[in-house]
Amino acid sequence: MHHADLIQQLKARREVLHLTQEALAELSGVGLRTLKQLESGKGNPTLLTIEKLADVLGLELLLQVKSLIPNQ
Amino acid sequence: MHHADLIQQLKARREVLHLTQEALAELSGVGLRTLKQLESGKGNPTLLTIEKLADVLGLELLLQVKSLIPNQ
DNA sequence: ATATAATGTGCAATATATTGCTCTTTAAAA
DNA sequence: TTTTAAAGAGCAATATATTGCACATTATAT
Repeated sequence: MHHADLIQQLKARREVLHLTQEALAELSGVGLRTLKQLESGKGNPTLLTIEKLADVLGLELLLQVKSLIPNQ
Repeated sequence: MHHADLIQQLKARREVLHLTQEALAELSGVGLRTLKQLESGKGNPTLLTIEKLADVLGLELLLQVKSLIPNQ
């Protein structure tokens, strides 16, 4: 998964949960400025930042062996 | 998955593939100093750094909905 | 159309991730 | 045991992630 996609997935999840950026920032402890930047496609977040967000969103990071069979 | 575990998983994978830190650093484009730090449990890598490493190791990052049923 | 809420951005300060260099420590091989 | 390879760590420079503040833009609601 490309890292831009991963961030888009976080954004999509936030929206499904009807959370505003402000609410997610508060809940996760990530600065609102940081979240705005990320979701607007800028920056290269640290693992910690991603985890703080994912945690509140009920998501977790996994490392998976890349499939040899590309997704269609 | 806790982020320390994620890094340990990368390390384990590197070892399975019989790659030295030096070789992985070269192949991935991540600085050797950075890799050493990470594997020795220090630091908070960026998503880009993780992806560079995972890519060479044949791994990919995923976000998964956290299961309600804890693993036994 | 207007008011309000939500999101995006320029600027600047601070914290810290990344990096190379050098040296030390540890593990493996001869 | 001695040699060599691999991994870990101190130092310092540079790049950049994070953050708050103020303001702009966009979307939503009245």
